[in-house]
Amino acid sequence: MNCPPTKAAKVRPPLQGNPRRTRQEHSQEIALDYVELIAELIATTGAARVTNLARRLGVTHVTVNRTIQRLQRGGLVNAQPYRSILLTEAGRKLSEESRRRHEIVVEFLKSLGVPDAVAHLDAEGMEHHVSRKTLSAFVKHLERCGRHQPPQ
Amino acid sequence: MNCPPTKAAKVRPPLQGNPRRTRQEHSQEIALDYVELIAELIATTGAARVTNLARRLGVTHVTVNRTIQRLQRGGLVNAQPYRSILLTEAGRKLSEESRRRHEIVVEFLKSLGVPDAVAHLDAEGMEHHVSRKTLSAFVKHLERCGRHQPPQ
DNA sequence: CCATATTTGTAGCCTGTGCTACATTTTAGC
DNA sequence: GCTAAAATGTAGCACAGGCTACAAATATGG
Ligand SMILES: [Mn+2]
Ligand SMILES: [Mn+2]
Ligand SMILES: [Mn+2]
Ligand SMILES: [Mn+2]
Repeated sequence: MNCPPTKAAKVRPPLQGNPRRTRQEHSQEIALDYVELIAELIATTGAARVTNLARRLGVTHVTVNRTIQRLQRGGLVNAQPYRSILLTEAGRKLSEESRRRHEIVVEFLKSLGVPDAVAHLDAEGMEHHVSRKTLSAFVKHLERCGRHQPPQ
Repeated sequence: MNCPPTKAAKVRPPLQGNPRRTRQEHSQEIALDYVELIAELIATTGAARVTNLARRLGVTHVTVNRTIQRLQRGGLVNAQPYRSILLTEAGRKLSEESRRRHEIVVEFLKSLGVPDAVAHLDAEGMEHHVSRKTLSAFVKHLERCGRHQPPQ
């Protein structure tokens, strides 16, 4: 017992809540894209398989596996080996918020005259940085312009 | 000579252009924030010191150091130990593009009625996902609304 | 049913972004 | 000029997100 710390492990306070800032934000962006896509795959094809996710996300199935493990630790998905991935209640909720935000951003960009393809591409990234207030400004603008009923 | 590969190093083709997709994008976002801030610090205070960057970015000076090393490898900055960080020509160019994009996004959000503080926060993230086409749609909208002359 | 194709899982590597601890260099004050 | 404070650098750790190679399980076609 009483293993001597291997040198640099010193004191190291418990790292209160993950690395901060950008790193965490980026990790969260990826989580949202996953739950959103899982929900979509389940809705349209009945199942969310690792291979499908990988193809759609443009990464290998290995990357998907590791991310799914992380999402499971975070309580967003429920996965068993060789089975379709399921969303937890929290995951479902998050996916719906994400989807709504995503659609609003896309419609908003289109209403500005941005071509559809570009709107979809840009929305994929922008959606993660649009706060509640900005989102409602987008909705208000859509209403003013009478373009497409804002989703929800 | 002829060191035997340590086991898993096998063939490993040269990995054509870095890990792909999101990871790279995120890394690029951070690079843009750095060059933008370096330019701003030089413009307003005459120098970009590690400690200033750290404070402004909300990270430790260690993180800043490592990132600066990466930017130097990438040819965006020119840094010598214990000296203010300088931008290369490429870095300056990039910082100007970033700054312009940043300002347009902020003005655009404000023109929608988003409160200043929120506009700045959201722009900090959104700016990295606004394509050329979307940016010009923002500019066009600003012109239509006659709000502030669009930067540049 | 069984052989083969496909899908999924796992081991182990790299890089980037974060950190603490500690060493070194510069800068400021006296 | 010299000491103390501040700034900068470095070692080494954690973890997320990439990957290739290979192993195991599941699906599919005959
Ligand atoms: Mn997205
Ligand atoms: Mn982003
Ligand atoms: Mn930014
Ligand atoms: Mn910016």
